[in-house]
Amino acid sequence: MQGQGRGRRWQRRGCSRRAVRMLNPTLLLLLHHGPAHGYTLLEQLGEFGLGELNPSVVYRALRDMEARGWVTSTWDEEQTQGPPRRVYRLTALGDEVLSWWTQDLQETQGMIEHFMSAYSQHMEEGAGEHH
Amino acid sequence: MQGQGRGRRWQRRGCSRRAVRMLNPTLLLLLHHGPAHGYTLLEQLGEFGLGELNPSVVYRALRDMEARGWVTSTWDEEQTQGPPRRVYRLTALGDEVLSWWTQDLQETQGMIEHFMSAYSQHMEEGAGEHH
DNA sequence: ATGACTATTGACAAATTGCACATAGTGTGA
DNA sequence: TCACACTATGTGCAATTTGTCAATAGTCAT
Repeated sequence: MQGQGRGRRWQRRGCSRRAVRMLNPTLLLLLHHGPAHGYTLLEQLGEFGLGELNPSVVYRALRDMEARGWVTSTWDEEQTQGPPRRVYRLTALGDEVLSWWTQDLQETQGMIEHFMSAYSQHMEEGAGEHH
Repeated sequence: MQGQGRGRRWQRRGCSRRAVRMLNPTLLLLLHHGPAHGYTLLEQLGEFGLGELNPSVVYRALRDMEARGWVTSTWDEEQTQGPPRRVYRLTALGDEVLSWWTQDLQETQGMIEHFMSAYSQHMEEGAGEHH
């Protein structure tokens, strides 16, 4: 007798959803630095506030990016402790996409700033003539 | 023979997805200013970069927020040109949620800043030793 | 050969989003 | 009074996205 299908969850998962939005641009950025294994990238994500992401999500993102031609992958010859690893490399297209994402994030930043300034303005003015 | 189910679309819909993320906080912010009709809110969203949203999406968001107790609605008595309109009002809970969202957006802003500084650092340093 | 750790993948349920259409009242001109 | 346009809101469903859990697979130490 109350919003069931939708809502409730996404207050809990809000952070995660934000993380997923940041995931692709961040992976591209890391790969812009140089080729890397999925597992390595997975560890580096922590710095960007994207720890806590389920590995499946990250590997899936990488494969999806490959399907779109933003990155390519090959199996690493050197063998380490464990099964073979993929090495991902940024493509020229991926490079373009990265700058596209950067612009997109800048726009987002602008929207948030607009929101924030409206918010603090409300707070300064009468804080309580509503509801 | 290529990422079908996933991807392709969300490059097109990226903006829209961002808009949907901003929708709830923005509606709460607008209602923080004072009670309003869905239709009115719909028009005000343009200022926040949320024009182009399908009305259904906005009305749905309002009803969802009501189901969670963030807002309440009553039918407006005054009759205008058209069917009766709902007036939405922020609740005390909605007020709390608004400040929660504000914090969340601030965190997001922090993440974007981190991303941006890493990006411009890469650009300054050697811009081409990769791929 | 058992267990622990490194790596990557698959499959499916649950949640979200887009979109097209449905409903409804009011005013206007023919 | 019928058709039409405009104001408001709501429903339903397909398509997409996300979360989760388990599967596969190799290496190393006991």
